[in-house]
Order: sequence, then structure tokens, then C-alpha cells
Amino acid sequence: MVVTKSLASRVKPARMQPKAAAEASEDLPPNLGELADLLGYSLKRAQLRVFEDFLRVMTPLQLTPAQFSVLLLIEKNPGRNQTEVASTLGIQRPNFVTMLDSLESRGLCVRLRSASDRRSHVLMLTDKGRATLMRAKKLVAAKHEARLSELLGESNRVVLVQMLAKIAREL
Amino acid sequence: MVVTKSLASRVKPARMQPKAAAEASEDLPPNLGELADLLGYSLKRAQLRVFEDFLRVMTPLQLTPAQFSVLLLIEKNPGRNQTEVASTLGIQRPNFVTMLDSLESRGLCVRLRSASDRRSHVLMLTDKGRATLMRAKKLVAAKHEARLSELLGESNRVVLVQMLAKIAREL
DNA sequence: TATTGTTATACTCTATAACTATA
DNA sequence: TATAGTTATAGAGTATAACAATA
Repeated sequence: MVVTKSLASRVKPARMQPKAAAEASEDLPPNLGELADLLGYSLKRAQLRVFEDFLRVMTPLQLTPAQFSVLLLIEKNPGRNQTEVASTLGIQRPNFVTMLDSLESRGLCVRLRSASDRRSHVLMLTDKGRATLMRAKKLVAAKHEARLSELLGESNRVVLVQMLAKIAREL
Repeated sequence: MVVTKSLASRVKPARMQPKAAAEASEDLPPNLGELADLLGYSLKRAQLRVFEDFLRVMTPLQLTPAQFSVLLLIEKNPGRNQTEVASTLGIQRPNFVTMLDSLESRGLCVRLRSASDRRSHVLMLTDKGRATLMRAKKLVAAKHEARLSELLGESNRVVLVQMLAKIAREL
């Protein structure tokens, strides 16, 4: 690639690359350089890849990672209200309303008026929600986490999760 | 995020969970349960935390992680066109236009018409771009990556990056 | 007065189709 | 015909203010 002189003169030339000596870099993909050592960069790329694989595996059940986490949390903590579940997952309460609308309209969970505090909605899984979640867990374990375990080795996978949890907790 | 930091940092997460979480913890935060073992979950939470820290450290230079990665890639691979840089970073070409508009309007980089193919724009850093990037690198190394290294230990930090890169590459 | 769920809204990211100018 | 950069646009995800019902 040659640069027109009048335009190029506006910037300091970063060492003219000899056309023939441009060797590998002319037709090969760009070099990541220091980007490859940046934790945030590999973290983001890995997260996108993992979510992509999660969605692929979960296609038959049509559950996003966020929806799956909501169902898991309600199952483990039945009777909690929207504020509690949302804040545990780092979801803003207004945004959680739409998420719940979706899950409830699919018959996976219900909002029940609390008798002790009539402002709050107690969250519970339906039978269908429990059944769907059980199928989802099996899919995730058998096709998603298993694939990661195969790629990294199970002990490394566990170490990885613990390091990530530590970052989320303590950074 | 409603994660209590000071307390959580002192407590090693117990792998054993009480059988019925609902009864015992009416006033405690909900139990994450199986969520804590899901790689995708800790991956996402860690990624948000790391980007948050990056933005905090980068406040004086007003560079997002994405903008920083673009500047790094242009510095390392001067003379590449928009399509090459964007696709290397996993950015859609239409979205890259706005990003470049922003960086170019701040005088950090320039688009030059290629003489060999007048359709494409060759990307280069300006002097200001190089200076800003150098300051940014120093901030990231001294305040951001150093903090992660302190948290995990440098050798663990390197291992973590390599595992994440492997996921991004091979999953 | 404070809190729960909700509505409205806005801003960022991301994804796709289609246009233009070049090849 | 195909490609590079661009425009327009639409869909997620996320953040904040404010309101009604309830405490």
C-alpha cells in the first residue's frame, strides 16, 4: 500500500516499509502485539466466545445466559422478591421487569403478591420452569461446560473459575 | 453491583452449601448456588469489573478499552486499512466508522487514501496519537495490570491470560 | 418519608441491508 | 461482478428519573 505524498506529509511517517521487505505482514492478519497480554482483552474475547457457545447449546430451550441465571437463582432461593434477585445478579430493577415479563409469559416462573409486604412480588418457579431448568442444566453440563473442561482440563477449568470469581469479588 | 467488597475479600468461599438456603437466610443475600461454578457467569462478572477498573484508570485520557485496542493495533500495524483493523478486533465495519470518526476528530489517528487502491483508507497514528497511546500504556501497566498482578500474583495473571486466549482461539 | 414494582426514556453496542466509488 | 467505506436503521443491554401502591 502506497500513500499519496500530499496527504502523508501531514503525519510523521512511521518508517517507510520497503515493498518487498514488507515480508509477512503485508498479506497476513495484523499482529495483536501488546493486546495479547492485556487481561481485559482476552477476558472480553473469551466471554463473547463462551456466551456464543452457551447460546448454541441452549438453542432447543431458547434461554439466554441471563435468563438461565435468573431461573437458577429463583430455584435456589424461592420466595425472594424482584429487588433481591435482580441486585444479586447486578441487574437494574427496571430492566428486570422486562426479563420477568418474558419468563412469566412463557410459564417458567410466577410473581406472587407477598402477604407480609404487599408492595413486593415473591418469585417462584412453576413446574414447567423447574422442568425446563433441569433440562437446561443437563445441556449446559453435558455440552457446554464439558467442552470447556475438555479444552482446558477439568482442574484448570476450576482454577480459572476461581481466579475469575476472585477478580469479580476483590478487584 | 451490590457485592460487599471488604467482607467478601476476607472470606474464602465455602464449597459446601447448606441444603435448604431459603429457610436459614431470610435476611441474608440470596445464595448463588450452581451459578458460582458456571464459567460463563464468573467470566462475565470479572469482565465487567476489569473494564470498570480500566475506565477508572483511564479517566485522565478518556479512552475506552475498545479505543485503546484500536490505537494499539494501528501503532503495531501502521498502513492497514479499516476492514483489516476492524475485523481483527471483531468490530463490524459500519460500527468501526463511528469509532474512527471519534479518534480522528480528537486528532489521535488519520485515514489516508491509499494510492494503490483508492477505495481503501490506510490508518496511521498522529504524533498526538502516539504520545497519548504511550501515556495510556504507562497508566494501564502501572495502575491497572499491576493491580491485577497484585491480586492474583504475576504468574497466575499470565496463566489466566493464556487460558482465556485459548478459549477465545479454540472453543 | 422510604421502598417495591413499574413506566418512560436515553445512551451505548452490536448487527444487517444498501448505497458510492472504486476495482 | 466484487470490495472498501459509508449511511441508515434496528435490536439488545444498560442506566436514571419519576410515579402509584404500600410500608
